[in-house]
Amino acid sequence: MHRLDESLLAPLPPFSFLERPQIRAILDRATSRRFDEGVSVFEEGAAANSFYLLLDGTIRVVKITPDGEQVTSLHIPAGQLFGIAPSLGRDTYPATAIAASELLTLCWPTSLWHSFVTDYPGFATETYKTVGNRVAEMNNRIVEMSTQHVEQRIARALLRLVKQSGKKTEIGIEIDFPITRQDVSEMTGTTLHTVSRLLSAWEKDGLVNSKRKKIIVCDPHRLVVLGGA
Amino acid sequence: MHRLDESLLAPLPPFSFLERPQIRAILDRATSRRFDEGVSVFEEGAAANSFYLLLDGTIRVVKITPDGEQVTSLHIPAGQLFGIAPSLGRDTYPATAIAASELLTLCWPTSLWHSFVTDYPGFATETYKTVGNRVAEMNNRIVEMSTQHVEQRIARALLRLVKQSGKKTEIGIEIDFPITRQDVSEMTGTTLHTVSRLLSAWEKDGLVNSKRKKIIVCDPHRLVVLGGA
DNA sequence: CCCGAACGTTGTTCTAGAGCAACCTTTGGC
DNA sequence: GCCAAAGGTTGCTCTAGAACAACGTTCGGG
Repeated sequence: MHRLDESLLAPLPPFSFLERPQIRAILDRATSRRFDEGVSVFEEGAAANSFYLLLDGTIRVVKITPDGEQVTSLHIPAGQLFGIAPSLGRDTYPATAIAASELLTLCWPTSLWHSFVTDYPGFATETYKTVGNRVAEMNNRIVEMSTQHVEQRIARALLRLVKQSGKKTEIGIEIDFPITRQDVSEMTGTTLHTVSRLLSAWEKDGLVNSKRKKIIVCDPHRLVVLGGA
Repeated sequence: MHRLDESLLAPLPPFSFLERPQIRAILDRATSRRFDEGVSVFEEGAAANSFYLLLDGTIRVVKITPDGEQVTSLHIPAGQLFGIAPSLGRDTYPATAIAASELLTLCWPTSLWHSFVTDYPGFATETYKTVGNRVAEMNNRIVEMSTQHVEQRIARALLRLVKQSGKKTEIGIEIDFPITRQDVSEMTGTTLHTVSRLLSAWEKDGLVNSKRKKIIVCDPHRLVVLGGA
């Protein structure tokens, strides 16, 4: 394992208040791990032995129902902590984390959580801000699912992804990881058929441009309107 | 304001690790407040100036959409903290808290939050466990809304309420606060009409017994089956 | 005791979107 | 270069449940 550079962590919120030696200490206790696309980092219900920092790639957080259906709760972009069950007093992961693209992560044993929180100023508060944002996002999901139609939910889902993991291209903003119709349907509680139809319609209208496993949003503004101003 | 007794707080999770003098200190800094049914304790988006402990009654946590629709995210039973926005680094309440019944609360200025966390062992961890449970509940809501039919969602919603705020009676377990069809529909993302129809049907089947603003679950087991084993 | 508002019921209509089905397209492994 | 698997499209049917509507019932305040 080669030595990681401090500049990797220094700009990230949970570590932004720390001095170089502290970051060094954190890095020295980290294990670096790679995951292939589609592989799961941990499974719902498993003992929460580690927590992670996502260095590169995107995580899809899913729940699997007793009858095998998948529901995507959240996407986590690079630069954020994940698998931080201990922060909410859980000793087991509440959901499964799947690599939406190839991943690069750092990983610490959960036993270190407590010392991170006490030893490193700002770590706890910044981490809880992240948790707060995720909770807020989940809350929005609930409101959307209760009040909005499929078209609006899908529009918003795409906008959220674009905002979080968008990459500028000439023709629009591209979602920066492979994503299928099925994936979108699992984010919005619909079927891949409905997503496919909508995306086709939007493509005809020049709103989006999508290929196999790729979605580019060309006209975010009109999509916002569709999502319900 | 009359002096509150330490035994009020001692058994509650966030305070269960504390000595009497510490609890005394906490109580001495608390303000006790009453709220009538239907009144809101705080509103979404307002500055989070206080955090609360619910001594008696039930809180309905709602979000209101731009076009005036209400969505209930959560119910909070007596004995729990609420309005704890600061725990997730927010300076504004993420939702509105409405008194589902007459309420009795204790209330502290948010400025004390930090000292509670640092001065009182177990306070932080126990509080975050509560947050964790609420997040888990929200997660379940999302999964339910994505995969289950209205009948199952309503069945589960009732079971959740009964588990959380149930009071035994001769004919079954009663939900311990006034609750209308409309309320149930706002919890499940449906209409009061659909809820009314279902409740009528269930009543005929002897599953529930409901009057105006009252719901008694007579056969929880069969309701579990309906909710999807 | 009366009246109006809040709450609840029930019937009918209508449609969004699921379900089913068939087929096309891309891709990567051998 | 072929072919099987994964992903995507599109048409048709059918139904859960929303929307609309009209009418009961309970309750609390003056």
